[in-house]
Formats: sequence, structure tokens, C-alpha cells
Amino acid sequence: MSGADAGAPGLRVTVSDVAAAAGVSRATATRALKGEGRFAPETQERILAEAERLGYVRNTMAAELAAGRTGTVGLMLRDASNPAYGLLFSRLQDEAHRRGLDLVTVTIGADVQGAEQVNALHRLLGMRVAGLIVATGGITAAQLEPFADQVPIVRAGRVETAERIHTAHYDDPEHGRMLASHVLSLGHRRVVVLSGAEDVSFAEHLRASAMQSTLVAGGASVTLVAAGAAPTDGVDEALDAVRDGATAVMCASDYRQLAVMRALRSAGLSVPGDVSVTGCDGILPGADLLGLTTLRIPVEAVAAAAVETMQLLLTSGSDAAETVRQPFVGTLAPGSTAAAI
Amino acid sequence: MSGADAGAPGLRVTVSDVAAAAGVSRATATRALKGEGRFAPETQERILAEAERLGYVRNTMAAELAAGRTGTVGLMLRDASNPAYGLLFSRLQDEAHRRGLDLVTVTIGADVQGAEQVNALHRLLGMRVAGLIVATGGITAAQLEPFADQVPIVRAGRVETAERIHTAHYDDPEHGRMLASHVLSLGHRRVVVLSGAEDVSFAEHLRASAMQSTLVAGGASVTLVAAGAAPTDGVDEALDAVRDGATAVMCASDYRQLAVMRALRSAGLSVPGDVSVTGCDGILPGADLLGLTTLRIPVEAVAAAAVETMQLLLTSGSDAAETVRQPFVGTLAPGSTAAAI
DNA sequence: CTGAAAGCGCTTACAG
DNA sequence: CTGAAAGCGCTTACAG
Repeated sequence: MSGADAGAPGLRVTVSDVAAAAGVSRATATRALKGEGRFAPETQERILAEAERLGYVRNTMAAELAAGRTGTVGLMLRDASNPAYGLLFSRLQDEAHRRGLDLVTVTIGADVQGAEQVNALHRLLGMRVAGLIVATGGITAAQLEPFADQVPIVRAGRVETAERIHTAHYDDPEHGRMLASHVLSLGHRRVVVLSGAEDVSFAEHLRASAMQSTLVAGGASVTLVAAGAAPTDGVDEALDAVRDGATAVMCASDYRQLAVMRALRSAGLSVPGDVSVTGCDGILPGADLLGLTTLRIPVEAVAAAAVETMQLLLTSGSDAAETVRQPFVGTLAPGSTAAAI
Repeated sequence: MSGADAGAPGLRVTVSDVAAAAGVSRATATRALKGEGRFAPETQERILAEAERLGYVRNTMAAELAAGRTGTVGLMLRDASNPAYGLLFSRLQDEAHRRGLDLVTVTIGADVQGAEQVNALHRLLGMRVAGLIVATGGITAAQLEPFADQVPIVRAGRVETAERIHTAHYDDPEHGRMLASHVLSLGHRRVVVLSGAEDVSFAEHLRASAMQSTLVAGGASVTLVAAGAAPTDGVDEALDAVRDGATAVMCASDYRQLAVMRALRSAGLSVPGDVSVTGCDGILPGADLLGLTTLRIPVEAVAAAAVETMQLLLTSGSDAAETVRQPFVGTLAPGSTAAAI
């Protein structure tokens, strides 16, 4: 029988059933079941035993409705097939679990911006979650803000400027600077910077901008390629620039770096012999075997801070609190794809 | 203010508020809001406008409690930091979205077996989900079975023998056979098979068993290393066997393959010059650049079948239905880490 | 220590 | 086409 049907044995067991079986009132059963309030130890024992015997599972929705509060925090996630998001998801879960926070997750559809995001947001709000952790750039501050005074919102991963929305985020500009400094220190002065356009990936945009200005300040000439969402977008332009004399290609993400290396390989160019290549993210398994020069983003720190902030907001009330805004810096992972000129 | 507080403006808006503002009864407001039942078009317009103006978001928990049914399907997920699970998660979401199924996800803690899984299960059941998709091997049939007649359960990824629990799973034994045949065809006759022990990863165990029997049937001698959960476990034994004359190391997962390749590299052995190495999973980004010889598991097909099966069970009632059990076979990805002897 | 009663926000027959 | 009423399963003051 479908879960939508009435009459399934197990899940139809209610507190009333348990109470009746134990010969007490629903009120007493409720108290004993959650171990709050006063009740005789032996009464509780009996109630617990009956609940166990009957296979009672508390109806969370009814419980929270009646209690007027919610124990779970909603997590909005971006497509987890991207390892960077998969790992962030995983760490957020771990951290929430460690702190005794229940997380319920919805992901937003693949369709860029629009109705889908709002729909996911409403599903979470409809569940009356106690808080919202947003781990996707796909949703804008404007979409979030209307709810910021109803529920604490913490953005994880991406920076946010809107008032009332807290963040634990990657310091993307600093990451761009670190990578650019490294490339400069290797002696490169003609560099291609390949990233997604601003509206495609804001993180990549931030990194790329910082790379560019650092490179220019360091005396290098820069060819900036603002590409589409697909990792292969813009790769051809990058190769053209290399044939034109650029000695390094800085990619704003590991995926673009992989795409560039594939293209270079099939073009018969060697890395780092003919050209140096850098990426950013550093969470690909096997990155070490490939020798990728990249920057490992601080996923663990961001996840921990996001959950910690949420817990703080939940327990202390967010009215008094300042908006929390915490940037985290990763570590440079020098590999063998970038070498001195 | 915290979400636990009463008195937040937006989320405190109820149907009663909307109804009052529109000058109708709660019953009428409900109907108009969901567009079911009879109501005057202009009445609906007015109600919708008021709802919009007041920022009404239906309380899903109350709605489903009152309606006596649930629209969402629960998904139990394993740690998404493993790309294979991250991708499966992503595809399950996409597929559910395409079919108009709402998914709510909980992940199980890192602690192997035990209370944690049961807790996650209860959280989902407590939400009175309409169905359960289980995408983790960490939970056993015995833990699932008690609920199988209360709610349709579909296992995604791993095979299941318990009655009443449907599956869409990887054909792991066949995958093992395919890889072993490939290695045999390359002329290898002394082979190491490296996998997690049966209780560590059942999938790896199935693959490894099939590899072993296929190899033996093909006239090869096999050294079987049943290792722990960490990818580096058992790598030393594998290397010993190589020094002892084995010409190929077959790993039951890509992670182990990476670990073996790292170890071989630091031991000064070349791949595939000194020894061939194979993996299994094939979902690592950059696997092509590494030239991994592996087998790409059919994540997309498994995800699609799991969701389709769930939808079927939900709409047609599972009482009449046979237990659905669908194995899917992946494709061999010959790379440059395995060569003819 | 325990129970009767009201109520959480919404829906659903059932009368109009 | 619309509303009054009962009820979903649980919790929480408030009396005992």
C-alpha cells in the first residue's frame, strides 16, 4: 500500500494508542516519551515499552506544529555533483551532527536563477525551519532578504553584502592574489586569466579580478577571458593567447584547469614545458597525481563556521547580534603544472 | 529574533489572516489558494492577491497533517564527499525534479552502522514521507524491513535481497568480470585484487569476488587483499605482491587505485611499464587526464530507475506490485594505466 | 505525579 | 459558490 493510504499498521500508531496501551493519558505519554516534565519512573518504563512494542514513531510535523517551534535547520544546496559542493555538503552535515542540529536539505534545480530557487526556498520555509543555511550562489540576496527577519540566514561559501544575512565564506579575492603572486614569482609576465563571466560564477569572477590586478601590479600583461559556464568555454581563446606568447594560463577553477590541460595536450603543447597552468579549488581527488598547481579552498573551516554561527543565532536570538561575516583563506598547493619560466 | 520565537511578521501569516483580509472563510481561502474545488474566479483573484501582499507561505506540516498525506519522498544519503555518491545524489535530485517529486534528504553520520542510521530513518519516518529512497549501503535490510509495509522503499546503488525492498542497483559482479576479462585479454596471469573487506564495502566485495573467479577461470593466479576502509589500507601488501612478480593490480574502487598509483610512484615503479593498475567507478573528474583504466558505473541509469520506480509505487500502490529489482551495467573505460604484458 | 482541555495551522466532507 | 464544524497528532499550561 502506498504511504498516502490510511490504514498502514506501523505508522498509524499514535500517542493515543501508546497511552491507551499503557493505561495513561496522552499528556502523560507525551511527557514520558520525550522525558520532559514530571512522571513516575515506572510509568515511563511502561510507556516506553509499549511504544517500542507498537512501533511508535512520533509524527514530527504534528509535534512541531503543536509545540510551535521547529528543531531543524534548512539547507539549500547547489548541485552536489561538483566535488567542491559535495564536500561542503558533507562537512556541513558532519558539523551539524556534531552540534546536535538536524539538517534537512533541498537542492535547487539545474535551471539557472528564477522560479526554481524560490520554490526550494518556499519548501523550506513551508516546513517552518528554525534557520536557513544557503550553500549556493544561485540564489540572490534580493530573494533571501524578505525572509531575513523571520528566520536567521547564513550563507556558506559565497560572500554576501546584504544586511542581516550572515556569512562564512571563501576569501576569493585573496585566493586570486595568492595564485597570481605565485605565478609572478615564477617569472611569468604574459598571462592569460580564464574565468566564468560575472553572472556565471561570482566566485570565479572575484578570483579572476584579483588575479588580474595583482598581475598587472606586478608588471605582467594580462589577457582576460570571461567565459561561459561550461569548463571548455573560452579554452580556445586561451590557447590562442598562448600561441601568441603567453607563458601561463591561470584558471579560476579546477574544472577549467582540467579543460585547459586537455586542450593543451591535444594541441601538442606540454605543461609546464611550453606553458604553466594554475587552477583553484584543490578538492579533486587525484589532484596530487596530476600535479595540479592550485589553491585548496578551506571547505572545512567554512562549514564549521556556518554551522557554528547558525547555532549561535538560534540560541541567542539574532535580534541583538551583529551580522556575522567571516572570510576564510585557503592554502596554496604548488604542483608541477606551473614552473619557473 | 530566532525562528523559534513567536511574533515574527511574515511567517506568522496564516490562512485565517489571508481569509480575513479577503473577507472569506478559511475553507474558501484554502480552496482558492491551492486551486482545487469550486470558487468564483474573482474571489480567488482577491485571495491570491492578499496572500501575496501578506507574504503568506503555507505551513506544509499543518497542511499535510490535516490532509492526512505527504507529498515528499525521503532520501537517505551517504556522505556526499565521495564523488560517486555526490553524483548519484545530484542525479536523483534532477530526476525527482523532472517528475515533480519533492525530495527531502538526510545523511547518515560518519559512524559506521548503529544508532545513527536508525536515527536518520526515524527522522524521515517522523516526517511521514510518502516513500523512502535509500542511497547508502550503511543501512541494513533488517533495519529497513520493519517499515517496508508502511512505506515503499527503493534502494539505489546497492543490491538488496530482502523481500519488499525494491532496488535499482549497479551490477557489481558484472563490473568485476568485465574488468577482469580486460586484464586477462592484456595477457596478465599474476594479478593482485585489492578491495575493502566484505563488511567494509559490500560493493567492493562483490566486484572483487567476481574479479577473482573470472581471473582464476582465465588461468591467472590471484592474490586477494581484503583491506580496511581507508584507501591506503592494503596498499603495502599489494606492492609486496608486485615485487613478488604480479604484473597487475586490480582495485575495487577508484580511490584505491589512486592510492596504489601514489605508492607505486614513490616506490619508483612505473605504470603501466612495471605494473598495470585498474580501478572501478570512473566518476573522478580528471580521470581521463590521469589515463585511468577503470569502469564507469551507470549512475544516471540507476538514479532514473530509482526515482521512476518510486513514482510507480506511489501512484499505483505497492501492494499488488512485484518487488522491482533492476541491475545496471556500466561501461569499461580503457585507459593508459593498464597495458599488454 | 497525572489528566482534561484548548489549540497549533490547515483541510475536508457536509450543508447550504 | 461558500461557510461552520470536526479533526489530523501532538503539546502545553492549568488544575488537581
